[in-house]
Order: sequence, then structure tokens, then C-alpha cells
Amino acid sequence: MEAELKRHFLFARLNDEQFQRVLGHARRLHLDDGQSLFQQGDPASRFYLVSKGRIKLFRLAPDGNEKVIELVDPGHLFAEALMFLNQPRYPVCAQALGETEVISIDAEDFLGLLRESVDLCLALLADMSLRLRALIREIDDLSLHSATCRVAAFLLGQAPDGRDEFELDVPKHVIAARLSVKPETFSRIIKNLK
Amino acid sequence: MEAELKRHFLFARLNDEQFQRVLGHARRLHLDDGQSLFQQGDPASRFYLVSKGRIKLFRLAPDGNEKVIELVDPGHLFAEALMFLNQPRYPVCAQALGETEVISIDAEDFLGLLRESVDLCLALLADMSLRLRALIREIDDLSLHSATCRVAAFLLGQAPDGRDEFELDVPKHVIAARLSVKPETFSRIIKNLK
DNA sequence: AAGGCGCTTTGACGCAAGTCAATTGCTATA
DNA sequence: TATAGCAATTGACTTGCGTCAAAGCGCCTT
Repeated sequence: MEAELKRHFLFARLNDEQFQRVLGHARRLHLDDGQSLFQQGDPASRFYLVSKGRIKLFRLAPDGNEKVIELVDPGHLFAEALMFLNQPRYPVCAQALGETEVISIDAEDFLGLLRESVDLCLALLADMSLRLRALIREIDDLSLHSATCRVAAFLLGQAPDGRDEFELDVPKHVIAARLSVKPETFSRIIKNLK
Repeated sequence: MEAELKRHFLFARLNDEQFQRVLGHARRLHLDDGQSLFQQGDPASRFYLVSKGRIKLFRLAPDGNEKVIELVDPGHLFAEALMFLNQPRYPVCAQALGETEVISIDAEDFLGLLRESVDLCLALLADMSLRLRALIREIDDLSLHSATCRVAAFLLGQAPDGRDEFELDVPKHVIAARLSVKPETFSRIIKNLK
């Protein structure tokens, strides 16, 4: 667990004493495929690092429709930005895609560390700054580009190697939700694009 | 200028020496209606506090279509989240709505202050946390609700007093863009709602 | 008062994407 | 091998919203 945490830049710069404190309240969690970690609206006292598998973060509409905000890959944090709200509640639902392991970290605890280290604060600020940019980008995509555009852009982004043929271990309907498109439409668009 | 800055919580907790440093590199800018402050993609070395008027932040699509991300009212900061990127560029365009005054603050300078004060860091973290929540909310609206829903929600949000009759000093086409709706559609929706 | 300009409204039309429903294909279980 | 269950595809139909174009309405200038 120690090595995994240290791989993330937010923990990399902690000294031993600080790191032990985080570790003291950190817990490893195993999730089965489809198991939910928390619901949108739940009180938030911990944040998470994905260690294995994948986490789907999504918003749920009253009518049951869901919009995937982010797919979190191993090595990445999520829900860390909530620490600073006074009555934090998760703004999204989190669910495992496939067998997944996450490490959960106590937010109150980590806040203590932040209060002691400006460097750590700055690292977190940079992290959140990136998230903000990503979300603006997302809004841009949603309101300025058509569904076809979004799918095309997504495919291009997924195939950095030279052309043709690549796999994706995520079910298509999840990708569709990620791109705010119905599975049927997603299927049709892909057909048209080739 | 001093009083105006101090009204914002980010500057309120600075001590005199720190505050004078900010003030030293702060500048007041006057903008005419429609005048642009910066373009999306411009290198970002300063951030801003609106002092009078209103600033429109928007993304510009290649086809000229624009999506308003935020309307910044007096007393509010914008572009402060960019400080932490190493080659920061504005992700949006900023333009004045009506006669507007802003106070611009040197980012590098302010970063120096952050490095000295954990409290200040935490304040900024809280601020950015709120922004993140607002953007997620926005994505939610865009992908989970229809244009009619968005307009209705917006109107409800604007009329906190008991029912009927209220003005808005922003041109309708700007509101429409804010809600990602064409002016024509906006007009029709309002008609339908009553 | 007449004209011009920008914003808003209205109407007619088209299209991209959603909905509903049926079919196919794949994997797992009996 | 049969069969149940879910993901993915396909087709027919519907619809919300954008586009284009015309008209209405305020506000300014001359």
C-alpha cells in the first residue's frame, strides 16, 4: 500500500512522519464489479486512490438517466476536492467497473497535514487546477460539439498508436454514457465513421 | 481599491505587509461595453477581481459559436485557478458586459504569498472546491436536462422574491448563451412557460 | 417625423439524436 | 444441447432544438 500511495505526486513529497500518519488512517477496500462505493449526496469524510480496476463516477437524474463524469484509472485520486467544504457531500455516485481495489484516506486527517505544509497545499492546488480545466473542456464539448464530434474525438484520443485496431476493456454503454450519448446512437455513429 | 480587495475573503486575511505587496502589483482596468480583456489561449500571468459592471467568460468554437461559462459579478474573482499551471493559458475568453472595472493581480506575486501562508492556501483550496462543484452541476444540467428545464431552473433561481415581475440587466441573448440555448429557442421557451 | 440599427419575436422547415421495439450474438448455467 | 440473460445492433418513428428568413419593436440620430 505504501508504494502505491507514494507513486502519486500528492504523497510523494511527504516526509516519513507525515506519511505514517496518512497510512494510519488509510484503508484498502475491495469492490466487486458493479458494487457502489458511495452515492451522490452521501456525507463525504474520505477520499480515494484507485489501486486496481476502475471507478465510474456519475450523476444520476431523477428519471434514472445517468451521465458518467469520469472514469478513474489506477494511480488516480478522486473526491479529494471535497475536503474543504464544511459539510461535504459527494456530488456524484461512485461504482466499480470490474474487480476493483481502492485505498481510502481520511480527509480530516489529511487536512491536518495540509495545515502543516505549504508545499503540499500547492501540489493540491495544482491538481485541482487541472481538474477545473478538464471540466471546462467537458462543458465545451457538451455544448459546442455534436455527438458525432464527441465520439470521433474520443476515438482519436484513445488510439495514440498508428491507426486501426485497438481494444477497450470498458463496456460500450459506459463509454456512451461518458460521452452523453445513448448506446443506440453510439453504435450508429461508429458504423458511420468507418 | 484597498477596500474593494479586502471585501473578498481571499484578501481579507492578509496582514498589512502581505497586502501591500499585492497592492504594489495590482492595477485597475477600465473596460468599455463589449471590450475584451483576454482571449482563450492567451498566456495567463494575472488574475482578476470584478469591481464594477460584469465580465462574461465564454468558450469560442471554431465555427464562431460561443458558450458562456460564467457571468462574473462585482466582488468575484476569476482566472485565479490558473496560477498553478506551469505554462498557464486562459481556457476562456473574457469580455466586458457594459461599462466595467476590474482589478488585476499579478499571479507570480500572489504565488509568493501562498508559499508563505497555509491559511491563504486553504482559503484558495476552498474557493476552487466550490468552483469544481459548480462545474459538475453545470455538466449535470447540460447532459441530463432539456433546454426547457434549464431555462425554467434559471428563472426560478433568479426570482427569489414572491412570484412575478423581475428585471435582468443582461441582454437576453447572453442569458441564452449562458444556458446553451439559441436566442430564438430561449424566446419560445419563455413564451411556453407562461 | 423619418430613417437606420440592434435586439427580440414569430413562423416554416430540417435534421440529429432519442425512443420503442425487435433481432442478433455471446456467455454462463442447468 | 437447450435456455436464460445481458450487450450490442438495427430499423421505424418521433421530437426538440437549430437554421433561415421575415417581421415587429424600441432607441438613437439627423
